Amino acid sequence: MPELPEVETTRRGIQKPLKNQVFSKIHIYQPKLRWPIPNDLNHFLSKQPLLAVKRRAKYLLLETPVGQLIIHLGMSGRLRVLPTYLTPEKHDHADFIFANGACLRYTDPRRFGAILWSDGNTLHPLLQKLGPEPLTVQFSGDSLYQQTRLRKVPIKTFIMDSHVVVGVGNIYASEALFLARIHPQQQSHQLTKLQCEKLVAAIKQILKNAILAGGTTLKDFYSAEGKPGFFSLQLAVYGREKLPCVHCKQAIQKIVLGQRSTFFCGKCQVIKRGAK
DNA sequence: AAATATACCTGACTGC
DNA sequence: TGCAGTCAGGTATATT
Repeated sequence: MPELPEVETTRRGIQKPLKNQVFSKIHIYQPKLRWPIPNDLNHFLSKQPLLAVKRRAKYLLLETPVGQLIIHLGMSGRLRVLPTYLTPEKHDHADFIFANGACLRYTDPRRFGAILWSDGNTLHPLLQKLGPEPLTVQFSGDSLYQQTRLRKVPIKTFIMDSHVVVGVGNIYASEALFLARIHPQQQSHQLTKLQCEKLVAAIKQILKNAILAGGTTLKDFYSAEGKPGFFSLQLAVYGREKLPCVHCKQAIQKIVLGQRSTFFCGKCQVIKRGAK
């Protein structure tokens, strides 16, 4: 399930072989993703060079001189670079063929992902209301502290809100809160300044380490080169219900917050009341 | 307005 | 063996 590290891993895997290659032909096999794939992509992309592959939040942005192709992997999406075209299989929904013969293939069993087009004139609506990138200085303990004052939701729900900070999905939210020793149910407005600073540092560290490991492969994530991610070996709490905490040995607990599985150590992560 | 729930989708798994 | 039921999860959108 691609979170920011998986998307970043994918970005790097695509950029390397495809940068400056020229789009030739687009094949759409199944347009029904989260939103329909535009049927006029050939018109926009044909003969255009791929200038760069960028990323904003979990959106991949394939830049051309006339606009950008926006790709989101949803929950089960995957992009691969094939040296040459091969017959598509089940769940292969789109192929982007390049002039050198390479094929960028989009596969997505659950079809929660998206492939959209944005001309160069305006920022696409999906990208307009996003919070800061987690690995930039714009995301700081100070800014998080200010934002948490305004709302009263469990802190885990809060950091997974893309208006607050982008790229923190369900796995890394639990991991970051464990690293910062903050209880996932602590109300956002009750976090202390110090807790906010620890949490921001933890989120940055978790994401950086996960990117270094090539992402987390729980089941179905593979990079554009076909390699799994190895961060699952470093997961301290996610998926470890009833297993001993790596820090204190107490059994890890699983609860549901915002309809999402949440893992934490009840001994290491204790709710604190913030000074008002 | 903010908080919470729902919808979208399929594969893997569980229990009868 | 098969089938119904449950779960997983990103995020826009609907509902409370």
